[in-house]
Amino acid sequence: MARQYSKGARTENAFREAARQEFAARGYLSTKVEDIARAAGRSSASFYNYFTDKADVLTALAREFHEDTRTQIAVPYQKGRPPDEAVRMAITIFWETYRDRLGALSGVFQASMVDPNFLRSWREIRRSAIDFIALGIERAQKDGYCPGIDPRMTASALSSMLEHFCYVWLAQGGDDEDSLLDEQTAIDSLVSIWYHAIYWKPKDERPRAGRGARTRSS
Amino acid sequence: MARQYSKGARTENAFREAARQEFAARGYLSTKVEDIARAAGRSSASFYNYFTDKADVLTALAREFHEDTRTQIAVPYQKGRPPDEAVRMAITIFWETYRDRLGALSGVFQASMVDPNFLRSWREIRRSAIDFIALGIERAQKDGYCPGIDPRMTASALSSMLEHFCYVWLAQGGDDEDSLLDEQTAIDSLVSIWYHAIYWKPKDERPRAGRGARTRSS
Amino acid sequence: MARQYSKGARTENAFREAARQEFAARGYLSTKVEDIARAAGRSSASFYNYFTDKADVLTALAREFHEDTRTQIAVPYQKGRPPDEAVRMAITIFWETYRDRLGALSGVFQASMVDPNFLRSWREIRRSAIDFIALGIERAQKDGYCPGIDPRMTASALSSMLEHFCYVWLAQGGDDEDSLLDEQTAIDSLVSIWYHAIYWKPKDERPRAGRGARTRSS
Amino acid sequence: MARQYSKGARTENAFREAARQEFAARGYLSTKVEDIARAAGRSSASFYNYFTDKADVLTALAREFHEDTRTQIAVPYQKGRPPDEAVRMAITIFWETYRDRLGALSGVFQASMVDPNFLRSWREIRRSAIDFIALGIERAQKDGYCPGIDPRMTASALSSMLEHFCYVWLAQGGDDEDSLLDEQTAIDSLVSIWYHAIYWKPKDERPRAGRGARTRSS
DNA sequence: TATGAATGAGATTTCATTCAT
DNA sequence: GATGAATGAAATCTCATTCAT
Repeated sequence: MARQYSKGARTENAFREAARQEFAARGYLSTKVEDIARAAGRSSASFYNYFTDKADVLTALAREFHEDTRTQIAVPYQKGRPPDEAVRMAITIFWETYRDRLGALSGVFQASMVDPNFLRSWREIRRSAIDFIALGIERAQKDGYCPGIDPRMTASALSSMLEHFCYVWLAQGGDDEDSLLDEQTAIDSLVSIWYHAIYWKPKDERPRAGRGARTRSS
Repeated sequence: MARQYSKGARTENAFREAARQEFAARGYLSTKVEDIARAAGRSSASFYNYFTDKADVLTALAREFHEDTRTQIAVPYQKGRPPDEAVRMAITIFWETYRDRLGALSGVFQASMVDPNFLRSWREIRRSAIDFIALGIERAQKDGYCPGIDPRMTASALSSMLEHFCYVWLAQGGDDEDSLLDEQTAIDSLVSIWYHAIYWKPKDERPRAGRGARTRSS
Repeated sequence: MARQYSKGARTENAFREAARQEFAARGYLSTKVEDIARAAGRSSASFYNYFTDKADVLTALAREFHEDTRTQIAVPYQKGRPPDEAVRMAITIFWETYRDRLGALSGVFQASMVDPNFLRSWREIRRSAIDFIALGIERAQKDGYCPGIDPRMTASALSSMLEHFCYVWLAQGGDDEDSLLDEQTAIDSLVSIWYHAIYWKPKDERPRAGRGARTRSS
Repeated sequence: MARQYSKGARTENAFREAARQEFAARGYLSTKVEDIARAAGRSSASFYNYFTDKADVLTALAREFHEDTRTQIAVPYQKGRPPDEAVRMAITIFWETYRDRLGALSGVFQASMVDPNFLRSWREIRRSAIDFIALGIERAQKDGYCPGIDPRMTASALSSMLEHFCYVWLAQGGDDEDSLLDEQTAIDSLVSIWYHAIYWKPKDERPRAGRGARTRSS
């Protein structure tokens, strides 16, 4: 296997892999090019033969992420699956993706705080998630569920939940210094929220969600 | 107003205010002490007469935030308010707090990515939010709502949603480069999700939240 | 007593005293103007009403030292005292002076390492000590003691011993982290060296001090 | 010569050498990292590739000094040399060492005034000198010389003389602005003092060294 | 006089990035 | 391609000193 790649390709790969690891372990912002090089067992000068920047590897990881994910995400709703199962599948996929791509995702997220280019990049990533979620909501609405809610905004909120919950538990180590992660409970909680947030039908009057009074102050 | 404070107190305030603004505008990580000083119309040397660090102002802002918020947060659930109203109030308060304290909150959040001290600090802030949410869930469960869900995990997820949604829309400028913020819709969406995520009762079998299969891979 | 001095004079005195203490305690180089001011219970701005510099107070202390000492030092050899007693007296005086004037002396010494002006000042202080010692040697030589040695060079060496031994034990806390100072033994040792270094008469040939071969290398 | 060392090793050496020179010329305290770099013909950023600190180069110089000296110092007293010759040899060695290692020695000395770590370091250097001197005194005492004196205290005093005399003449440029150094006379003077301070035998009563009256005040 | 406050001028240090081999 | 080595450019922080009140 290693034989069919050129020396250069293997080195590039080593850097990519090292970046993934380092970004996941210490976060993109705290990772120095030097750290990546050390983890790759290469010199940091060599790094610049393959990438222009720390930002550049991250971009590569993000692209990689994109390509790998685009296909998966479509799956859940495809076949006439019952909605709760679909939700569970979608969330599980997301969770696992985040976990497996921790370096890329939390990296892009962190980078977006400092570098406007990555804000754009980050938004792209989000957008595909949001689009997907919004689509699900619109379908549900056609079936009479959750009438009146704004699909995109709701999708944005659910996406925020997903992303951040994953970030907190997978990248930041949880709510507490010593909190242990029970993946099953975590996913169950997300699923429950998500499912009930969408698959409800109005009984009579309430809830009046969507008719809030003006916010208090400017 | 200005007259009853000493010159020093006013300067400290100017720095604090400037920090708030700068943190909110360009983010904590991108803000240099020099930037704060310039925004405060003072020299950066002067800054160090009042704070030891960029981290130090942020800590001050965070403390300020804490003190101001602790009281407000208790309000919504106090009087026998109908749950949907309580939810709306709570979220509105959170939203407005985040908006008004953008510098402090997004600052602490960003700092937590790079500085372990702030990770602790950030968790504290989160914890009080989560505690509060979890309490609401437990109360609801006593009334027969949302049986079987894990209150803390669910609270953690809802809190993630709140925080991150606020961060995205208030600090990051929304989902899109040109997305305009409709605060009312934003809050409505949050309220709807939140409300339905908690105030549901099982009809028959489904949904089977809490009984998920094992996740696919390690 | 305090009444006959003007407010200003008392303040100046407070600074002077504070400087003495601080210089003695933490060394001239490590003392900040701020430290002096704090010790004097005054503001550091006020300091500059009385002195132009940290160097300036030190100069004042040095002058003070000079004036106070000039008289004392002449005493020992005045009356036809036996030499060993005279030596003991001289050394005791020096030791006590150093101890009591620690701030000024170690201060000037330290300052001389960084500021050429103080090198001059320090040399002046040394010179009077050396002159005095050299004089004693010349007298001894007239009485047939220690023929052939260079009085000024020898005086320079003895003065070095005195100064540095005092510095080590009084300012630096001794040879060891936990060395306790036995003042009597300290003085006895100095006296013995000094006395025997000068009050010897050649028996036959040896010692051939003063006729050393060339030093080994350049 | 230059060829058998790697570029890095040569650079490190250049810095070391430059530091030695600068410390010797302007004193450790007045030397900036920038100065060392300039003297080494390198950038100051480069300096930090080899040393963590200005203190770090000094430590390196001190270690170098230690290693080189430990061997030499034992020589003088080895073979049944007459004491005056041994004394002359020992002092000559010390003098030459100080002269050749001026940067390291005066550097550590100056640093010890400001940095507690170097005080420790300095004391170590002193200790080996003092140990060595004290040993000589004890031997002399076994031969009936200088009974009653405290070997370590006397050694401490003689060491002070040596160090400080060397410092004054080699680092500080002598007693006077324009004093010319006659190395031979300098060494002769030290030798004479040292020799007579130790190699004396009591005739009758006097001198009463070691029986001094209490010092005057606390 | 006294002082709270402000600041200019530096020194240290870090790191991404380049370059010669 | 690879890398040891070098560095420009920045940011942080400290302190002596000044100034307005």
